[in-house]
Amino acid sequence: MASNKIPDVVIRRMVTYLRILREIPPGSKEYISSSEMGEWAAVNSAQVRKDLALFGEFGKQGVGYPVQALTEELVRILRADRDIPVAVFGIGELGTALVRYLTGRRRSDPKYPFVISALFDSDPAKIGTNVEGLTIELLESWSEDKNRKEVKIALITVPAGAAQEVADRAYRLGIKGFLNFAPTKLRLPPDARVLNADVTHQLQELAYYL
Amino acid sequence: MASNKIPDVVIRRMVTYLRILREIPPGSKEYISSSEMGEWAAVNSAQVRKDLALFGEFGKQGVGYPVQALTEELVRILRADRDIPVAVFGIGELGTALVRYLTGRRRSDPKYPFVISALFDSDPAKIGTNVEGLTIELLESWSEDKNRKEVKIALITVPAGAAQEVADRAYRLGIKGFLNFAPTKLRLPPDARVLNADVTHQLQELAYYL
DNA sequence: TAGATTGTTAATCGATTAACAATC
DNA sequence: TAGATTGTTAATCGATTAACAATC
Repeated sequence: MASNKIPDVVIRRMVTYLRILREIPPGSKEYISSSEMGEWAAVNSAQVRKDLALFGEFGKQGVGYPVQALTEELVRILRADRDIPVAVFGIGELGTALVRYLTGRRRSDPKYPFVISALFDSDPAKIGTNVEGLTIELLESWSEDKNRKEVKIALITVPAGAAQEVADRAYRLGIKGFLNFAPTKLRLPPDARVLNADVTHQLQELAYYL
Repeated sequence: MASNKIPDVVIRRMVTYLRILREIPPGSKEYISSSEMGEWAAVNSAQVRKDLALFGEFGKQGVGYPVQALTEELVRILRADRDIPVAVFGIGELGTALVRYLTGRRRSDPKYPFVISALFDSDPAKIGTNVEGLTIELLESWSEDKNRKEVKIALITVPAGAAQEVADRAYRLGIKGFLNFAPTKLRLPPDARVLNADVTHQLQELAYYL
């Protein structure tokens, strides 16, 4: 089991496998083969088997993987079975939209694990106002005592110039997972996990292929 | 030059190199070494040299890479020197935010290459209304004659269930680059380029490491 | 049993890093 | 020139794919 050092790329595919399993109409099929999963995920069937085998033996020879049981395993492995509090830093256009989108997802599906639990901004005009029932706070006012160490993931939606400072601060308060929408490479200690979601960067990648 | 088959991962790094070069205060330094660029991009210096060498010989031994000239080369290679029209499919919470964000970027920096040029939705109540001066249209009303083949990139911000159909339609109208925010794997012909930007997927990846 | 598919080992492929001659 | 850094080849590393015995 998860004997450490699972490559990042495997985790990314595991999330895809879980999504695929969840798209199967309940009760429609008891087993799914590695080749069928591979087809949906656009990866080789050996890849699927090897990825899953990193975490345990979930399949049955000659039959495939039990949909229900495998789904539960992946949910457990990927921590999709518990609420995960998320703080949003920078409540501008994009930050607001993400808050609305994520609270909406959660509202329509109580099993959706990500819960927006705090909003931060540096604009005095915004402090104290509400988005989706959450009050926007000044980052500086966030202290460890206020039972906030439970926040696990930061959405960084501040301007590029402020991103590093905000991330440093969030890290010091115990956050280890960062989804960074700002066009900056965040420099954080090795136990922090940063995923880049900078739209301009992605558009520029696409532009190369035109 | 670009003798085809440059790995995707190299293009991603090239975009990062360009961002780094642009962050250098103009006139502050004439040359930059591969190790300095590597430090900022968090990659090995040999990697930087090898990546750049795929496109030409831009450096000077013993000195480094000329900041100004290299910037211009990367701008050219990555097509950041021309306007690139983008259409947004699905003008909900997230779609609206992206339209506002991108038009704002463009307004404050006329050299920002991405121009939102069309908005589509399927909700009759939205058709004809305006976002940032652009009128929301019904996807079905989009035909090739209307001088729209120029649109190069699609932002897919429709719900998961509609994403594939919308992408198929966009592809048939000539769009080859897709930035997909819907939680679905798009299946498109091999000459299409799809980048995934599904926030839930990314959050779930981060959750594994908690 | 016969057919199918897993789990895993071996082979291949590709990407990263080290090393160094060329040269500014 | 002496020192530094490129461009590139060779070595390493890691990830993907093929192949197949085990077995349901």
